[in-house]
Amino acid sequence: MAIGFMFALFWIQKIQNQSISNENIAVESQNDATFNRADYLPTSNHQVVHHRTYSLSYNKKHEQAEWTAHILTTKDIQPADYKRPYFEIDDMVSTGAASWRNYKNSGYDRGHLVPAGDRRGSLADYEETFLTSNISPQLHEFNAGNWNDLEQKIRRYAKMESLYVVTGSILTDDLSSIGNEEVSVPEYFYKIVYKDNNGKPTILSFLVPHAKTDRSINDFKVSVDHIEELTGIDFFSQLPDDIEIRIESTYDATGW
DNA sequence: CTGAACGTC
DNA sequence: GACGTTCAG
Repeated sequence: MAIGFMFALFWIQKIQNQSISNENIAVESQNDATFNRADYLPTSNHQVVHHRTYSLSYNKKHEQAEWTAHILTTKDIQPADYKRPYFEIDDMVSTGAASWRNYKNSGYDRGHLVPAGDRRGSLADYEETFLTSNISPQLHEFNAGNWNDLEQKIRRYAKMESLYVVTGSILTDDLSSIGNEEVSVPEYFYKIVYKDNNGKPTILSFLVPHAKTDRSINDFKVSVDHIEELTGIDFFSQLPDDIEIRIESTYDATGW
Protein backbone atom coordinates (compact mmCIF):
# COMPACT_ATOMS: atom_id res chain seq x y z
CA MET A 1 0.00 0.00 0.00
CA ALA A 2 2.69 2.46 1.02
CA ILE A 3 4.75 1.47 -1.99
CA GLY A 4 1.77 1.94 -4.29
CA PHE A 5 1.18 5.38 -2.79
CA MET A 6 4.77 6.42 -3.29
CA PHE A 7 4.69 5.10 -6.83
CA ALA A 8 1.64 7.28 -7.51
CA LEU A 9 3.41 10.30 -6.06
CA PHE A 10 6.39 9.57 -8.25
CA TRP A 11 4.27 9.65 -11.39
CA ILE A 12 2.37 12.75 -10.31
CA GLN A 13 5.70 14.50 -9.81
CA LYS A 14 6.93 13.21 -13.14
CA ILE A 15 3.83 14.49 -14.93
CA GLN A 16 4.15 17.88 -13.25
CA ASN A 17 7.75 18.13 -14.33
CA GLN A 18 6.86 17.13 -17.86
CA SER A 19 4.19 19.79 -17.97
CA ILE A 20 6.78 22.52 -17.63
CA SER A 21 9.78 20.90 -19.25
CA ASN A 22 8.57 21.94 -22.69
CA GLU A 23 10.08 25.29 -22.02
CA ASN A 24 13.49 23.69 -22.29
CA ILE A 25 15.36 25.98 -24.59
CA ALA A 26 18.02 24.52 -26.84
CA VAL A 27 21.47 26.00 -26.61
CA GLU A 28 21.62 27.65 -29.99
CA SER A 29 23.21 31.00 -29.26
CA GLN A 30 24.58 33.06 -26.43
CA ASN A 31 21.11 34.39 -25.71
CA ASP A 32 19.44 31.06 -25.07
CA ALA A 33 18.90 29.82 -21.56
CA THR A 34 20.77 26.72 -20.48
CA PHE A 35 18.22 25.98 -17.77
CA ASN A 36 14.54 25.11 -17.48
CA ARG A 37 11.90 26.73 -15.35
CA ALA A 38 11.56 23.47 -13.45
CA ASP A 39 15.23 23.53 -12.49
CA TYR A 40 15.08 26.25 -9.84
CA LEU A 41 11.53 26.43 -8.49
CA PRO A 42 11.56 27.81 -4.92
CA THR A 43 10.25 25.69 -2.08
CA SER A 44 6.58 26.10 -1.16
CA ASN A 45 4.08 25.12 1.51
CA HIS A 46 1.19 26.18 -0.74
CA GLN A 47 -0.27 25.25 -4.10
CA VAL A 48 2.21 25.58 -6.94
CA VAL A 49 0.59 26.32 -10.29
CA HIS A 50 2.44 25.93 -13.58
CA HIS A 51 1.19 28.19 -16.29
CA ARG A 52 2.52 27.95 -19.81
CA THR A 53 5.11 30.71 -19.37
CA TYR A 54 5.52 31.00 -15.61
CA SER A 55 4.92 29.24 -12.31
CA LEU A 56 3.59 30.55 -9.01
CA SER A 57 2.93 29.53 -5.42
CA TYR A 58 -0.46 30.76 -4.24
CA ASN A 59 -0.89 31.75 -0.60
CA LYS A 60 -4.63 31.52 0.02
CA LYS A 61 -4.51 33.31 3.36
CA HIS A 62 -3.05 36.39 1.72
CA GLU A 63 -4.94 35.86 -1.57
CA GLN A 64 -1.88 36.30 -3.74
CA ALA A 65 1.22 34.51 -4.89
CA GLU A 66 4.07 34.22 -2.40
CA TRP A 67 6.38 33.86 -5.39
CA THR A 68 6.37 33.65 -9.15
CA ALA A 69 9.12 32.17 -11.32
CA HIS A 70 9.83 32.87 -14.96
CA ILE A 71 12.63 32.66 -17.46
CA LEU A 72 13.48 35.86 -19.29
CA THR A 73 15.13 35.73 -22.70
CA THR A 74 15.51 38.20 -25.54
CA LYS A 75 12.45 36.80 -27.29
CA ASP A 76 10.36 37.81 -24.28
CA ILE A 77 11.21 41.49 -24.52
CA GLN A 78 10.98 42.23 -28.20
CA PRO A 79 9.13 45.42 -29.05
CA ALA A 80 5.37 44.92 -29.07
CA ASP A 81 2.34 47.00 -28.34
CA TYR A 82 -0.37 44.63 -27.25
CA LYS A 83 -3.69 45.86 -25.98
CA ARG A 84 -4.06 45.34 -22.25
CA PRO A 85 -6.74 42.73 -21.52
CA TYR A 86 -8.90 42.59 -18.41
CA PHE A 87 -7.60 40.59 -15.47
CA GLU A 88 -9.13 37.15 -15.06
CA ILE A 89 -9.48 35.00 -11.97
CA ASP A 90 -6.94 32.19 -12.23
CA ASP A 91 -8.99 29.00 -12.38
CA MET A 92 -5.90 26.84 -12.03
CA VAL A 93 -5.71 27.82 -8.35
CA SER A 94 -7.74 25.03 -6.78
CA THR A 95 -8.68 27.02 -3.68
CA GLY A 96 -9.87 29.88 -5.83
CA ALA A 97 -7.79 32.92 -6.68
CA ALA A 98 -8.88 36.37 -5.60
CA SER A 99 -11.20 38.45 -7.75
CA TRP A 100 -9.89 41.56 -9.44
CA ARG A 101 -12.83 43.37 -7.78
CA ASN A 102 -10.88 43.45 -4.52
CA TYR A 103 -8.64 46.03 -6.15
CA LYS A 104 -11.44 48.19 -7.54
CA ASN A 105 -11.35 51.64 -5.92
CA SER A 106 -8.92 50.30 -3.31
CA GLY A 107 -6.35 52.95 -4.03
CA TYR A 108 -3.89 50.26 -5.10
CA ASP A 109 -2.68 49.15 -8.49
CA ARG A 110 -3.05 45.59 -9.70
CA GLY A 111 0.70 45.21 -9.68
CA HIS A 112 2.10 42.41 -11.84
CA LEU A 113 4.58 40.00 -10.30
CA VAL A 114 5.58 38.48 -13.63
CA PRO A 115 5.60 41.76 -15.56
CA ALA A 116 3.51 42.08 -18.70
CA GLY A 117 6.56 43.71 -20.22
CA ASP A 118 8.49 40.47 -19.64
CA ARG A 119 6.05 38.48 -21.78
CA ARG A 120 6.09 40.24 -25.11
CA GLY A 121 7.08 37.21 -27.17
CA SER A 122 3.47 36.72 -28.23
CA LEU A 123 0.02 38.05 -27.45
CA ALA A 124 -0.80 34.79 -25.67
CA ASP A 125 2.28 35.16 -23.47
CA TYR A 126 1.36 38.73 -22.66
CA GLU A 127 -2.23 37.91 -21.81
CA GLU A 128 -1.21 35.06 -19.54
CA THR A 129 0.23 37.57 -17.08
CA PHE A 130 -3.19 39.15 -16.59
CA LEU A 131 -4.34 36.60 -14.03
CA THR A 132 -5.33 37.57 -10.50
CA SER A 133 -2.86 35.03 -9.13
CA ASN A 134 -0.08 37.12 -10.67
CA ILE A 135 -0.83 40.44 -8.98
CA SER A 136 -0.37 42.12 -5.62
CA PRO A 137 -1.74 45.42 -4.32
CA GLN A 138 0.85 48.07 -5.09
CA LEU A 139 0.85 51.81 -4.59
CA HIS A 140 0.93 53.43 -7.98
CA GLU A 141 3.93 55.54 -7.03
CA PHE A 142 5.78 52.35 -6.13
CA ASN A 143 4.65 50.30 -9.11
CA ALA A 144 5.35 53.01 -11.64
CA GLY A 145 8.42 54.23 -9.77
CA ASN A 146 11.12 52.28 -8.03
CA TRP A 147 9.66 48.88 -8.85
CA ASN A 148 9.29 49.75 -12.52
CA ASP A 149 12.91 50.85 -12.52
CA LEU A 150 13.91 47.42 -11.26
CA GLU A 151 11.83 45.63 -13.87
CA GLN A 152 13.40 47.67 -16.64
CA LYS A 153 16.86 47.11 -15.21
CA ILE A 154 16.25 43.35 -15.33
CA ARG A 155 15.06 43.55 -18.93
CA ARG A 156 18.29 45.29 -19.83
CA TYR A 157 20.28 42.46 -18.22
CA ALA A 158 18.22 39.94 -20.18
CA LYS A 159 19.42 41.43 -23.43
CA MET A 160 22.87 40.16 -22.53
CA GLU A 161 22.06 36.74 -21.10
CA SER A 162 18.96 34.74 -20.26
CA LEU A 163 17.76 35.06 -16.69
CA TYR A 164 15.76 33.09 -14.16
CA VAL A 165 13.59 35.55 -12.24
CA VAL A 166 11.78 34.96 -8.94
CA THR A 167 9.40 37.66 -7.71
CA GLY A 168 7.36 37.86 -4.52
CA SER A 169 6.52 39.68 -1.34
CA ILE A 170 6.98 39.26 2.39
CA LEU A 171 3.65 37.88 3.62
CA THR A 172 3.36 38.27 7.38
CA ASP A 173 0.40 38.06 9.73
CA ASP A 174 0.06 41.74 10.51
CA LEU A 175 -0.58 43.17 7.05
CA SER A 176 -3.50 45.39 6.14
CA SER A 177 -5.80 44.18 3.38
CA ILE A 178 -8.16 45.30 0.62
CA GLY A 179 -11.49 44.05 -0.69
CA ASN A 180 -14.05 41.54 0.52
CA GLU A 181 -11.56 38.72 0.18
CA GLU A 182 -8.98 40.61 2.24
CA VAL A 183 -6.05 40.63 -0.14
CA SER A 184 -3.00 41.46 1.96
CA VAL A 185 -1.01 44.58 1.18
CA PRO A 186 2.67 43.63 1.44
CA GLU A 187 5.19 45.98 3.01
CA TYR A 188 8.11 44.55 1.03
CA PHE A 189 8.52 43.06 -2.41
CA TYR A 190 11.54 41.13 -3.62
CA LYS A 191 13.20 40.06 -6.86
CA ILE A 192 15.86 37.40 -7.19
CA VAL A 193 17.59 37.23 -10.55
CA TYR A 194 19.86 34.35 -11.55
CA LYS A 195 22.09 33.94 -14.55
CA ASP A 196 24.38 31.12 -15.55
CA ASN A 197 27.17 33.54 -16.43
CA ASN A 198 29.05 31.03 -18.59
CA GLY A 199 29.02 28.34 -15.95
CA LYS A 200 29.79 30.66 -13.06
CA PRO A 201 26.29 31.27 -11.67
CA THR A 202 25.55 34.70 -10.29
CA ILE A 203 22.58 36.15 -8.44
CA LEU A 204 21.30 39.64 -7.78
CA SER A 205 18.48 40.11 -5.29
CA PHE A 206 16.51 43.10 -4.12
CA LEU A 207 14.21 43.68 -1.15
CA VAL A 208 12.24 46.82 -1.83
CA PRO A 209 10.00 48.65 0.68
CA HIS A 210 6.48 49.10 -0.62
CA ALA A 211 6.53 52.89 -0.56
CA LYS A 212 7.17 55.95 -2.64
CA THR A 213 10.83 56.81 -2.66
CA ASP A 214 13.37 58.74 -4.64
CA ARG A 215 16.14 56.35 -3.68
CA SER A 216 17.87 54.30 -6.36
CA ILE A 217 16.83 50.69 -6.66
CA ASN A 218 20.48 49.84 -6.16
CA ASP A 219 20.09 50.89 -2.53
CA PHE A 220 17.92 47.84 -1.93
CA LYS A 221 20.27 45.02 -2.87
CA VAL A 222 20.32 42.27 -0.28
CA SER A 223 21.58 38.72 -0.02
CA VAL A 224 19.32 35.84 -0.94
CA ASP A 225 19.93 34.50 2.54
CA HIS A 226 18.25 37.57 3.96
CA ILE A 227 15.12 37.01 1.87
CA GLU A 228 15.11 33.37 2.87
CA GLU A 229 15.15 34.36 6.54
CA LEU A 230 12.16 36.64 6.05
CA THR A 231 10.08 34.25 3.94
CA GLY A 232 11.11 30.80 5.12
CA ILE A 233 11.47 29.88 1.46
CA ASP A 234 14.57 28.20 0.05
CA PHE A 235 15.63 29.67 -3.29
CA PHE A 236 17.85 27.94 -5.84
CA SER A 237 18.30 25.02 -3.46
CA GLN A 238 18.82 22.80 -6.52
CA LEU A 239 22.25 24.33 -7.10
CA PRO A 240 25.30 22.51 -5.74
CA ASP A 241 25.78 23.56 -2.12
CA ASP A 242 29.08 25.33 -2.66
CA ILE A 243 27.64 27.43 -5.44
CA GLU A 244 24.43 28.10 -3.54
CA ILE A 245 26.35 29.27 -0.48
CA ARG A 246 28.65 31.45 -2.56
CA ILE A 247 25.92 33.31 -4.43
CA GLU A 248 23.33 33.56 -1.68
CA SER A 249 25.39 34.77 1.24
CA THR A 250 26.51 38.05 -0.27
CA TYR A 251 25.17 40.76 -2.50
CA ASP A 252 28.27 41.23 -4.55
CA ALA A 253 27.16 42.53 -7.95
CA THR A 254 30.27 41.29 -9.74
CA GLY A 255 29.31 39.84 -13.09
CA TRP A 256 26.32 42.16 -13.53
C1' DC B 1 7.21 51.62 -19.39
C1' DT B 2 3.89 50.97 -14.85
C1' DG B 3 -1.04 51.69 -14.18
C1' DA B 4 -6.40 53.81 -13.05
C1' DA B 5 -10.68 56.22 -14.20
C1' DC B 6 -14.33 58.22 -16.88
C1' DG B 7 -17.92 58.58 -20.66
C1' DT B 8 -20.56 56.17 -24.12
C1' DC B 9 -22.71 52.48 -26.23
C1' DG C 1 -18.36 44.34 -20.90
C1' DA C 2 -15.94 46.89 -24.99
C1' DC C 3 -13.80 50.88 -26.53
C1' DG C 4 -11.67 55.41 -26.71
C1' DT C 5 -9.78 59.05 -24.20
C1' DT C 6 -7.47 61.24 -20.39
C1' DC C 7 -4.59 61.23 -16.56
C1' DA C 8 -0.45 60.09 -13.02
C1' DG C 9 4.52 58.65 -12.12
